[in-house]
Amino acid sequence: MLAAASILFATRGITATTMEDVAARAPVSKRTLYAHFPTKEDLVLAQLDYLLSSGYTLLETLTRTDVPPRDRILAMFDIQPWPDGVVRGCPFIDAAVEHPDPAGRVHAFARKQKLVMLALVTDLVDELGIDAPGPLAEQLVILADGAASRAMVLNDPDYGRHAREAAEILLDHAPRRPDRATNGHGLRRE
Amino acid sequence: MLAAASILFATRGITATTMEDVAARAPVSKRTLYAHFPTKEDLVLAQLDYLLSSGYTLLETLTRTDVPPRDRILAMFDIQPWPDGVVRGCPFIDAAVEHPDPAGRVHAFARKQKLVMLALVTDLVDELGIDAPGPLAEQLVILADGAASRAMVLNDPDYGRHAREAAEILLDHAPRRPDRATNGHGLRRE
DNA sequence: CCTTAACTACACGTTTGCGTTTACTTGAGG
DNA sequence: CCTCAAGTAAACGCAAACGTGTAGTTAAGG
Repeated sequence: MLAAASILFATRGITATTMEDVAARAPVSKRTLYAHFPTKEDLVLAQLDYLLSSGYTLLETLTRTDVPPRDRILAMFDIQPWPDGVVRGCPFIDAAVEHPDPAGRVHAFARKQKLVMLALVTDLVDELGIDAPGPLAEQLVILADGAASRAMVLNDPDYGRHAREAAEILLDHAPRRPDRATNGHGLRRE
Repeated sequence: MLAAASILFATRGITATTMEDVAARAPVSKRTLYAHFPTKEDLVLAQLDYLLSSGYTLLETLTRTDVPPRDRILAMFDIQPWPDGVVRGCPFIDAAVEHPDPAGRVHAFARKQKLVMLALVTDLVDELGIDAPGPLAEQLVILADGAASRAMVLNDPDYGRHAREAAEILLDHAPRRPDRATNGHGLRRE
């Protein structure tokens, strides 16, 4: 059900997708759908939560410990089109666009997620021994979100490349603190 | 009418705004509204076009000739909240999110506008004497769109600052061609 | 076999929103 | 004064979409 909702929300937009659509795609009866999710808003929230635990988002990319921090950061810029070939932007930004009220539950969820991601990137940047991790992390997530948005509008999955190059420049030019405890991970390029 | 539509689309979202809402806000009778815009999609398109000629978008910022190119580029990162204090993202990206079909008129309009902006920025970057203006221009517009998106989600009008600083770093570190014809404008920082 | 939980199919009530119809009003200009 | 263009107001048709009600079906487990 959540998988079906994800696909439909991503390809048609949230508002343009009806509960009947989701039920038909699940496939499941409408009654069952409503048994699990009392309102559409509940479904939207559950689906966003589901995305986080399904490997489709950057959350997994950023937290896997078998990859050096720098590579995890740069992995944010690998934009993948959906199986049908259409490129969609960040689902949280999209959800926020379709639920513009900052006080609404959906927008609040998206906001929270953006802050979580920022915190993760900040930690990674810090691990790289960069002096002021906060501002650089902000710049990196701005690049990631911008690349996702533009890739969606222009329908060009290859769009992350420029953003990735910008990220590398920013990483390379950020002042580092005198290299105490940089624990050998991902400090130098290539 | 278009001004009313702009405000409503921006604050409530396009799909969530009804034709009745627009008519009431204009204020104008619903019949008159439909006399000017046969369908809602026509209104959306006309409104996007209206935004371009009303100083609310970056188009004007990028094309004014009384400001040096570098400052025009950096002016992209001055994100302004709407009069009601709510920060909305780029209206073209928002429209594309709410009309995800890449073949649809609205999405196509947004895409075209993004390409126009990119071309403008490319010209400006070129004027600065930068060697490969294309990639840098892409990076700059990615930063601008990312900043707008995040400012919207986080409802923080001050969000352009980090993006602007990143843009300055990228501009300063871009290789320049041996300075033929740099016509004295905005080449050095500050 | 019986109970129980979950699901299905399908019809329904209600609201909403697009776009139209109809009848009426206003105002500019010869 | 008459015409004509444009707007107003309010009701309407119609389809879609949210969410519910009802009755029947499956399947697990003792």
